[in-house]
Amino acid sequence: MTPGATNLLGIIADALPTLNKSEKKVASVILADPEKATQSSIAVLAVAAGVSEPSVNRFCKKFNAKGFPDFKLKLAQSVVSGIRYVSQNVAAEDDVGSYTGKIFDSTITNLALVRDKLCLDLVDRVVDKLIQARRVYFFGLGASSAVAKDAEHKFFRFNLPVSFHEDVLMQRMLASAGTTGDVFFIISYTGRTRELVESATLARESGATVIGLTAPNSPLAKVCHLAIEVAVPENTDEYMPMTSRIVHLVVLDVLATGVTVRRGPEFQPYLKKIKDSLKSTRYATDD
Amino acid sequence: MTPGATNLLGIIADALPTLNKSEKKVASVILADPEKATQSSIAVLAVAAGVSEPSVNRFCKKFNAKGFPDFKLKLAQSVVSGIRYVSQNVAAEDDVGSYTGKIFDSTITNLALVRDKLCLDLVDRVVDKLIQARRVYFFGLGASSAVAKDAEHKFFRFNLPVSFHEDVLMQRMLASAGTTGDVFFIISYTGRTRELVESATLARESGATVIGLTAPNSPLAKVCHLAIEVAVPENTDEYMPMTSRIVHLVVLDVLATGVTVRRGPEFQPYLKKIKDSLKSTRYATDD
DNA sequence: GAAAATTATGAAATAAAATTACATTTTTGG
DNA sequence: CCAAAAATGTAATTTTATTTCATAATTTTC
Repeated sequence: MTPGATNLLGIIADALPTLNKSEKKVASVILADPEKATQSSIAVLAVAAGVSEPSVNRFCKKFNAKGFPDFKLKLAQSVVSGIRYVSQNVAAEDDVGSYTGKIFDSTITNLALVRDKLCLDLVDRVVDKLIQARRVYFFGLGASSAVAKDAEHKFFRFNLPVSFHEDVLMQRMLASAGTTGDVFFIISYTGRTRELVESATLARESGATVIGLTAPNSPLAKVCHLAIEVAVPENTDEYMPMTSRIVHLVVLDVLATGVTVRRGPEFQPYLKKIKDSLKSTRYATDD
Repeated sequence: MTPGATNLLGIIADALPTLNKSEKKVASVILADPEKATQSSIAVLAVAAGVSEPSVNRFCKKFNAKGFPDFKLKLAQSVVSGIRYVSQNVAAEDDVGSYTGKIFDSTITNLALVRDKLCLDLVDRVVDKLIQARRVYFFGLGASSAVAKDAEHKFFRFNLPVSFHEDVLMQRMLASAGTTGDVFFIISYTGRTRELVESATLARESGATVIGLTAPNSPLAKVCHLAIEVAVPENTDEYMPMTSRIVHLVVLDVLATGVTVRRGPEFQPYLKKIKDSLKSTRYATDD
């Protein structure tokens, strides 16, 4: 898992290559079924791994635990956080349970990955730009079009002057007409969609601020003033859906939250007003 | 903590009035500093509570633990989720790092929660319906509109006859005109949006199959033939964006994958064709 | 309101689990 | 191939948890 992972399972997975023979045995038994490991005694675990009890004990101390019980405690907490490190690709012979688990797990894993890697300073700067913007345009195509649409909805609720465009011609026209104070927020998983890169370039030339949510070192990232670069491993497998969309949505959640937090509490009444306006469209709750 | 809490700390807090003298002592010591309790031995905890060791042990067994170590394990897990739960909401004084972490963590936690609760049998049945459908309509409004749009995009890639509608009038017309073989897939976080519930009712009356992705026991869920009920805790806090969207998207990923897996490998060439058709719109990769 | 029954609690013994000290084996580098 | 270092295991020790049983507190019943 990610280098610098904060959770024990991730740390163990990271350290795997640096461990010696018996430690590797212990690690793989734990990684294979962390939950079971938390419920085993040191003796049981030692037998399962085919090593002696002191080896297990030494293993625990290596990972900054006071001893085996303390290690189990930390492991149990790590298990709770929901991250399982054994996600593989979906296979043709998978049953419902398998592919459901795999998809959830890989989504969760990727989120955890990005959480640990996201540049906070950059988030802060993007939030700055969004707050100062006279107007924000969200552009996306294909799968990212739904992401951009979601962003529009969310930021509108947070009372930012936003709009969303999935029409390539509209995107070009708006980009060309951009001025200082306009922010173009361009979302693309690959960062290689020609139309979007061109719109970004136009927007930049017209003096607007261009922000990208995209792949590291992609053509799009290079054109942007600020690029939030999200590296989600490519899907080697045709079955596996793109988790990048999800990660992008969560990053946008973070940005929206950043905007709201920065604005402070005097902004709260506005949010309530929007929420209340939706009430009449709903059936009352039972209780 | 809420009554009926699933987490150990909540359960203990709930049970407090029903406990006898020494059990109360133990409970209050644990509740006062759960984290410390997880790191204490039974002897230390007994002294801290002013009771004997067997009393502590009995206390643990009362809460469905095998013994003291097992209890500590569960407590440790409860502390993690509890702390997350308590500090989950974004506060006005949070800095970038805090709110970023909180949003990622709560998203991850909710995904893990739903992963473990999702009814696999239901997923299987919904996949069945989707495969057999003559036509699938995705309906959503507000935040769920972007989710429905994403679903259209994804299922279209998987060559299902799908369309997405966010126009209430279109939704009503299509629902009224539905026939056997049509599937109406209606997405709503609350399950209480009047327009969607009405469309669902119309669709059902016209003989089509109605599938919902929504809240448990909501009006919408009741109208549907099949309802995938996703319980994501309400955000009490105005700052926090809805994680339900994310969970819905992942559930739709699961369904799309189910459809593809069920169709088997002879369907693969089609997926490749779609993928290839997008190539010419992109800049070549560097490597 | 006192005796019996029930329940709660703790002391001590027992059992289980984890840790340590040290011996043996394996690996590494000359 | 040998010596030094590292890794691993055996067995003793220590720590920790659990059970048993006796005692104390509480409740119930007449």
